[in-house]
Amino acid sequence: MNWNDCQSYIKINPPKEFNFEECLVYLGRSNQEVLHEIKEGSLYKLIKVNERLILFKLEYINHYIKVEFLNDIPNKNDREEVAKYIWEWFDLNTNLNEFYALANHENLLKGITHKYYGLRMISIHDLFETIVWAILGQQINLTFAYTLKRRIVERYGESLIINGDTYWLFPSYEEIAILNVDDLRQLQITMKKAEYIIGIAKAMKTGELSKEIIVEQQDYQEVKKSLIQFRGIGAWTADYVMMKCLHYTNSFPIADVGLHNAIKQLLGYDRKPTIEELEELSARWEGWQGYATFYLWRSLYD
DNA sequence: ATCCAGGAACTGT
DNA sequence: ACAGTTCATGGA
Repeated sequence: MNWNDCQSYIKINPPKEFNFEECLVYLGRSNQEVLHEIKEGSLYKLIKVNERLILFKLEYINHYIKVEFLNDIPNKNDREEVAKYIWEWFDLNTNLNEFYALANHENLLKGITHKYYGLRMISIHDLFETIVWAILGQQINLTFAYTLKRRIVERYGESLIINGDTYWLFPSYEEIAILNVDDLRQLQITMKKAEYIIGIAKAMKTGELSKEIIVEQQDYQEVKKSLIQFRGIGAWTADYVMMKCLHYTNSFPIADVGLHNAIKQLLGYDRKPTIEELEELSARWEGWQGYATFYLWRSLYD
């Protein structure tokens, strides 16, 4: 991690392969998003560090990310935690040169990696949030999924009001673990999904499921297998979680409808690609299937 | 109206 | 192992 602590604010020094604007396009893909806000090229987000709420504003200035604190100035230790958070949020540990080198020999990826150069995997720090978002999104349109997310956040999440603007935190698994299925049913979440979500929350509360435990196994197949053991997590969700939360650049939600639509559009098909075609197309993406998928998703927002 | 949506579990073979 | 069915509701 490369950063400077200027006490009243901090500077993050990202690698060369970083484009803040491109990341903002992805983060701004839905106007229903409640967990961050984009205004005039700046990104606002509320997080919780060591039980303290921290609201910050990100801007890209002179090749660094400036992080301004909008409520209290965190102490030295918490400022470092914020820096770590942002470093992980934009997946700044990953060296994209290898991906770009590989993409240059790929018909499907060559164009979009140049077009969206510097786009990083926008990750979700919280494992519970990632899994819930994936479950909510299963088999429904994205607009409705955002509506459900907004309802669960505004009903069960913490918030901070500054200058009349409300900033939200995703609810913790502790808060959801004590709910009944009916509580979530009231938000129009289906019974099955409500069961899945509460089950995941309970598994996290007992410590049976956590980022630490899952990642301990390291191996892609092992991690995926252990995720799938939980009800509500199938192959697609496991890959989604490994991609968006656990930073596995080789995770590949091959059945993803967004991925299919992106490929259909880029290749000018009048139908979605078959699984066989996807396997053939992705044969040379080894190690970078997650980034390939993410760049393909980005191509849907032009 | 009708189809389908960033799937997963369940059932029957 | 594999295919078909059910869940559930809104968006286009």
